[in-house]
Order: sequence, then C-alpha cells, then structure tokens
Amino acid sequence: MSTTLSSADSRKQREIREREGRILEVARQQLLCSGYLGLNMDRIAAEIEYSKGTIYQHFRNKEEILVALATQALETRLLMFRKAAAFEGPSRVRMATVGAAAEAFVEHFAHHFLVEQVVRVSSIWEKTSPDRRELMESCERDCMATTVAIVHDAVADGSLVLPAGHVPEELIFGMWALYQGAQTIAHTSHTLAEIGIADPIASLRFNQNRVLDGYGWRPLSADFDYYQHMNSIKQELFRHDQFA
Amino acid sequence: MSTTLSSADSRKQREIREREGRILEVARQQLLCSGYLGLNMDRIAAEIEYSKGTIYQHFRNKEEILVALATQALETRLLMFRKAAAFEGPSRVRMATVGAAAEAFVEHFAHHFLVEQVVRVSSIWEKTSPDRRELMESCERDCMATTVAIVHDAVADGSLVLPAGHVPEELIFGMWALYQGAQTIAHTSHTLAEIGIADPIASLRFNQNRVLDGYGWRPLSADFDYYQHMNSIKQELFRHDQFA
DNA sequence: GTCAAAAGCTGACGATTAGTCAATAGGTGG
DNA sequence: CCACCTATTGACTAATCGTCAGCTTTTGAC
Repeated sequence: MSTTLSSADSRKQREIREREGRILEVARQQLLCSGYLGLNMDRIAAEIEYSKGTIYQHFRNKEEILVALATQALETRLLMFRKAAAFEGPSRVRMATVGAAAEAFVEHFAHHFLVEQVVRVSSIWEKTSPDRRELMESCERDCMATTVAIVHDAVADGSLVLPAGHVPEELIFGMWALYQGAQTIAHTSHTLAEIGIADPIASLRFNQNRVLDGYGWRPLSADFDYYQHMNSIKQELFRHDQFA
Repeated sequence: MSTTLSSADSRKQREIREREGRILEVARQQLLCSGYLGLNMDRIAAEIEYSKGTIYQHFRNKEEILVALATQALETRLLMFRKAAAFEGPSRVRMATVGAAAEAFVEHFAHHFLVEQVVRVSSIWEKTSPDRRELMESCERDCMATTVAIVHDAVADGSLVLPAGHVPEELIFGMWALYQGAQTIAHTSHTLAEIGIADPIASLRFNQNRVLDGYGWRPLSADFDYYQHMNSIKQELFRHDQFA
C-alpha cells in the first residue's frame, strides 16, 4: 500500500492517540494507588485490554510513560502560570498569583509529585528518549520564562531594584527552590508535624513573603495582604472544577 | 550453647560490623559509579567476597542498604551542623555557618543526594523496617533541633523579632526548603544553565540572605559580608580532609 | 467480491535480578 | 573425637521488563 485515504488515516491516528491517553490514564491511577513500584506493564496492558506489545508501540519503555505523564501535567501547569501571570495588578501581586497557581497545581495533580520525584532520578532519566525529554524540558523553560517576565516587569517599573551583579533569574531560582523544597518536604518528611509545622502551605507562603520582602519588592507584605489574595485567587481562577 | 567466651563473641561481632561497613562502602561505590539502577545485590556479594545470603543477614532488603547509607551520611552532617552551631558569634552569623556546613556536606558526600532522592520515594521508604527509619529520622530531628536552637537564641537576644503567630520552626522550614530545593534543582535540572544561573551555590547564598533579611535578622546582609564568611568557614572548619 | 500486501496486534519467551532456604561448612564445649 | 549449633552458601523461585515471530485485521487494486 503506497497511499491511504487520509480520512481513514486520521481515524486510525485518532484511535491511537486515544489509546495513548488511556495508557497514561491507567498508569496515573496505578501510580496514585500503589506507588512507583506498583506501576506494572502487564497490569497496564490488562487494564487497557491490549497486549503489552502494543504499549511498547507508544512508549519505548516504562520510564517514557512517566516522562509523558510529567509532561502532560507540566503543560497544564504552564497554562495555569500563564493565566496567573496575566493577572492585572502590581508585579509582586502577579508573582503571588503564580504562587497560588503552584499551590493549586500540586493539590489538583497529586500524582505529579510522585512522577517528578522518580523522573528526576538520573538513572531513570537517562533511560528516556531525547524527544520525550525535550518536551518536558521545554515546559519547564516556558514556566521559567513566564515568571522571569514578571520580575523583568518589576525591574522596569521600579517596584523592584536588584543589587548590582544580580539578575532576575536568580530571584526565580530562589522561588523555584523554595517551592520545590517545601513540597518535597511536605510530601516526604515524617518529622515535620512533630516539630510544630502544622500547616506547611501557610509556612511556605510566609517564607515566600519573607524572601520577596528581602528583595524589597513592593508592595511589601506589610502593605498588602498576600495571604488573603492567594486564597481568593485559588477560589476564583484555580478551582478544582476548572482543571478537571 | 548457652554462653560463649565474651572475647570470642566480640571478635565475631567485630568481624560482622566490619563486614557491614564493607557492604555499605561497596554499595556507595556502585551507586556513585552506576546510579540507583546499577545497585545490584549479586554484584555487591561478588565484590565483598561473601554470598548474597550473607548480605541478607545484615539488611532485610536492598532498600535498607540505602537507608543505612543515608543514615551514615546524616550522622556526619549532624556533627558538622553541631560544629557550625557552636561557632562563636552573632546568631545570624552562626546560621550562615550552618549554611556553609550544608554546602560542604553535599560537596563531600556527593552520593548522599542520590541516596536521599531514592529513599524519599514513598514506595521505597515503605519497604524499610521501622528500626532503620527511626535511626534516619532521629538524625533529621537532631539537625532540626540544632538549627532551631540558633533561631531561639536570636529571638532571645533580640537580633530577630518574629511576627505574632509565627514560630522559629517556620524560619527553619524555609531554610530547609530553600536548600533542599536548590540542591535538587542544581543536581537534576537541565535547564538551569540555559537560563543564566551559572553558579547555583552563589545564587543560593544570595537568596538565603534575602530570606533572612526579609525576617529582619540582624546583622542584615548589608552590614556583614556573609559570602566572605561562608568561604572562610568552609576553608577553616569543613575542609574535605577533615571529614574523610 | 477477491486477494495479496501492509499494518497492527499478540502473548510466549529470554533476560535480569530480588529474595529464600535446604544443604553444607566451620567452630565450640564436653 | 563427637554432638551440636551457628554461619555461610548458591541453586532456585518469582516477578517483571522488553522482544519478536507469527497471527489477525485492514486496505486498495482489480
């Protein structure tokens, strides 16, 4: 067969795309329900009612499924960040809005934490194909760019003055690290509650405000109720039902 | 046998303890050289010149080896933190000294990052025994306590004033998250260099100073060269040869 | 409608590796 | 020297990833 009806092709292609979605859906459920070690190719095959060989036509190996899951979630996060960054208001308030987006993201995509944690293990990462990696990294870059743009705006309008020799990217690195670390600790530390951190989210917001106050980014937290703002933003822009 | 010569027993026990050390040593090498997926019980057995069954008399399963490795490293970190906390000087300078210890720790125990990353994956953590976990968590708690004590000192002498409703533990949570996140990103992100963070350690220090300035912890970074201080502390207290 | 070729799908199989345990070696007290 | 006990072994089981020869379905020319 040298050519095929394009309509037939697109039907087949649609079927294949739908099956790929189904594989990811099933993999996500298995991850949430039995963790990384519970993710099993034979079980996925049984669940989607195709053979194991068919799964390997979509994903070169198990790790690629994880990267694909991560990419799916990160694509949504990018949309959320962009929506947050487009919020009308002072630059620091827009940054807080992105913070609210990040909070909403981890709440809504609970499985993403598990996936990213595993994917970042280098010996797992190295088993994936450059194409899949590139998709995921591209999301990461775009998320960065979105937030860095806010800092640039702040510098441009004078609400933030960076010390000589420092760049907007460093502030974003700080925010990124703070969120990444806080979420890792909140999800995996067994000593947090014991020592008096009852509400890690609240403490994260508090520290976020300390950092940005430390940068002198106006309005300072004394002059604006960022806590209140983040609560209403989560209600208004990032309710669960808006991202189901 | 109801009793044995204690000298014979202790010789045997010593042999066993030495073998356990050898297992961990070999496991660490394999981890560093071929990553998590390269860690292999048969290879460890071949390397230490005992059979696989003997390894399982020391460790219930593979994961316990990882937790034991993590605990070993964390015990050293605790010593480093205590040494740092004992530094004579203003409380905030002591906190910066702990930061220098944390930097030196990751540089010297490069394998620890790999281990901790894997151990924190919940489906792996759950395969380990409560006893092993408790040892590791106890180190974590003691590290926390050491740093929280510095914050208490700061509050006591008035160089730090916490807003009403906030506790010293929250500041430590922020520092912990910042370091944890920055190290995770520095080790695993492939987009950092592209976006202009050439020196993550320097950026981490910069952000650490922003947080603590944000808390108003004196002396502020404008009044003390913390960067310089951390460099000399790493040279004086935490040179590589002091922890080999 | 028929048929040959292409594409899609399958699940038994090979390979790897964690963990077990019956058999064996080695040491100890009498 | 023997009876007994502990330490060690490595062949074996089980789980599971990834492969591929062969089977089934679809396609499109006639």
